[in-house]
Amino acid sequence: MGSDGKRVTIGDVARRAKVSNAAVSMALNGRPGVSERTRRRITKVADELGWRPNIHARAMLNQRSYAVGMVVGREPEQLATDSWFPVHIAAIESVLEAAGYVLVLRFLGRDPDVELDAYKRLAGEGRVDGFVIVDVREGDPRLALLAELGVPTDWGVTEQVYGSHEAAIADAVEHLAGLGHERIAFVEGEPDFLHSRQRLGAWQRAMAPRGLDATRHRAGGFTWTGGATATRELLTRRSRPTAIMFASDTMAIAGAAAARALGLDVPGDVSIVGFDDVPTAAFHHPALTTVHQDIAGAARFAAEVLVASIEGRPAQLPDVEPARLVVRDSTATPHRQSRGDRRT
Amino acid sequence: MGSDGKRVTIGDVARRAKVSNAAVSMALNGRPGVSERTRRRITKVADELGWRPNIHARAMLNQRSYAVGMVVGREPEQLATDSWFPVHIAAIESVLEAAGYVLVLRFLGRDPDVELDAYKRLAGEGRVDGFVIVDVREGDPRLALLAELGVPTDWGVTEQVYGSHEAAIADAVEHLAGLGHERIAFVEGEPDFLHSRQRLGAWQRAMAPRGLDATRHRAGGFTWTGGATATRELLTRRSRPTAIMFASDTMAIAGAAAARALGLDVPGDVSIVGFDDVPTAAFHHPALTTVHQDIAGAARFAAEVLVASIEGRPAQLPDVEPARLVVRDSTATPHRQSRGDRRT
DNA sequence: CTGAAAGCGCTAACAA
DNA sequence: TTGTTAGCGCTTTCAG
Repeated sequence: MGSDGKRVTIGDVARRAKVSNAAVSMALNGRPGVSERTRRRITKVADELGWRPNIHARAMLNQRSYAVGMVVGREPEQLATDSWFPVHIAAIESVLEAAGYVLVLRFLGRDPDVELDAYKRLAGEGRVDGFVIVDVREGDPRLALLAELGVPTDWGVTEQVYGSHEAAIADAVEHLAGLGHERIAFVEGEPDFLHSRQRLGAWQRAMAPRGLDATRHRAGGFTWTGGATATRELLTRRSRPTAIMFASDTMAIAGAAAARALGLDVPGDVSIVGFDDVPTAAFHHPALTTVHQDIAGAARFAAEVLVASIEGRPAQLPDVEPARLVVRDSTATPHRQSRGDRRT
Repeated sequence: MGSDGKRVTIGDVARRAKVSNAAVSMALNGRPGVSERTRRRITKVADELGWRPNIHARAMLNQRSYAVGMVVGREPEQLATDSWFPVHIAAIESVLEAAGYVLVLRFLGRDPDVELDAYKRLAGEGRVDGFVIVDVREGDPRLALLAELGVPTDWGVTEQVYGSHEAAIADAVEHLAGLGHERIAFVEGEPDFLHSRQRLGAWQRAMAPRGLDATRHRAGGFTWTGGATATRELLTRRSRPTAIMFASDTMAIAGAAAARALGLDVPGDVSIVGFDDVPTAAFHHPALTTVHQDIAGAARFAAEVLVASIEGRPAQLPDVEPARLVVRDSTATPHRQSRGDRRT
């Protein structure tokens, strides 16, 4: 059957079906110009031969490659401990797949020049029709570049979708304050990343009006070790916080481990609040109180905006769950706060 | 500068430099036929205009798309808790990047028909020149398909590289036996996956010659919950194992948590051995004894084999560290084995 | 309803 | 050394 190594072209199908190339093209693209009978015959022959339209020929004609690029400028370690990435990609893919696009992935370190060059190449070679943007930074140089290149992106969409984070983070502060916590700290991720700043900002904006001190914060870089280090620093200061909120579950879980290593009980001595609600959050001990966010939904939203923008049609926006606080067992009344320092 | 939305073609460069299209092509591809002086002029003009060769035009000529496909047929959850994926991709990418290829990623669920169709499409459309294979299964239908399609792959390379797992797993069994363990269980991953079978097989082959019973094993599906469930089942049997080996760190960490939830101490009541040595393995409490494997090295190896095969040149094989047992704190002498069952 | 021809951007052969 | 031409596979005119 079909292709034993050699490429099947439209000419092969035409010859076998005894029609012209144009007839095959029309028949298989569902345009008028061929009778229903011949269309069926052509379709049958094409199937037998296993013919598929060559994407490059099509791309040259339509000036479109039916591919979307994603350039990831994080170190692999930063992704390795973060379950956001596969969920995000899988969701993006489901939208692209349905729309007939593929994902071209480029993975590089954190060198901004290399990163910008990757965008230029992918777009300049005509390899992709648009970009999915991740990890938007403060004053991000990609914004200007992509605007200049005139390539569609989902720029700003994520921020828009993640608007509900503000309220959920305020809920978390409210939850802790309601339990009686007064010294609440925050471990942010990567200060450069806009979404990290937003979470820190949301925390600060929630703390101030309640008369709570919003100066206890540290950067944890969204990594396991960064989260543990930041936690250790916060917990060994003179006026130790009784609760710590984190900009990611990864850091929160590492932080809980770090607290226990200092001889502190979670949540007895220190309450922990994560962010993301990763699949394992509920299974850790104690089960993690965290902010659930709809990563897949947000990714589908972004992908749909991008594809619609490429095709110049209105977007069919999918629902995205707003972020919400999920209270589990890692937060409690700070009943041991009067104790000296170590337990055991 | 350069491209303000419009596409720059070779003709634009030729016109501006007052030479023919062919001259530009020769100049920029470093072939003879143009004087050094005009070559420099052409290069300068091309840079000014921001010209890049259109990949599709090039692809049609060379019958090559300079892209490699990777079809992932796992559920996102299975990847979300597994840090193997980003490390693998990042390493593949580094090799492809250097060779001038890009990665086309397709992410689907576990429907074999959908999966095979994805390969057919990607190859049939000429979208990719070869495939990176992941998660080879017993009697994998992709083998026949890809052979028939005649598309280069890295089939079998991973198994070859991972050959050293056998010895490392034997070392782990030896380590446990040396500590005095006699009832050693194994939690495998996905029985379908060849690499999962290999690990189980290696364990069985290591147990038998030492006169140890190799019937205590369960499938954990490489997931957090699967690992926890399998562990619970093993630990609530009448003759409870004093040590459990896992086919992945994810399952091992979940298993340790499950053991603690049953009131058992790790490693006091049960020793735990993981597999992978994920970045967080050392930071868990207790730090995980595990088999370290060089995921990035193996991925680079596979990518290089694939690219060399596409280009019909001998491969420049990179070094791959053999797998090795890393002893940390989750394994110990089974000193509490005489105790009844629960601790307080 | 069907066939022939042009052209997307590029490169490899030519001829000048 | 340079310019011209053909053609990769496909779709879209325009004649037939």
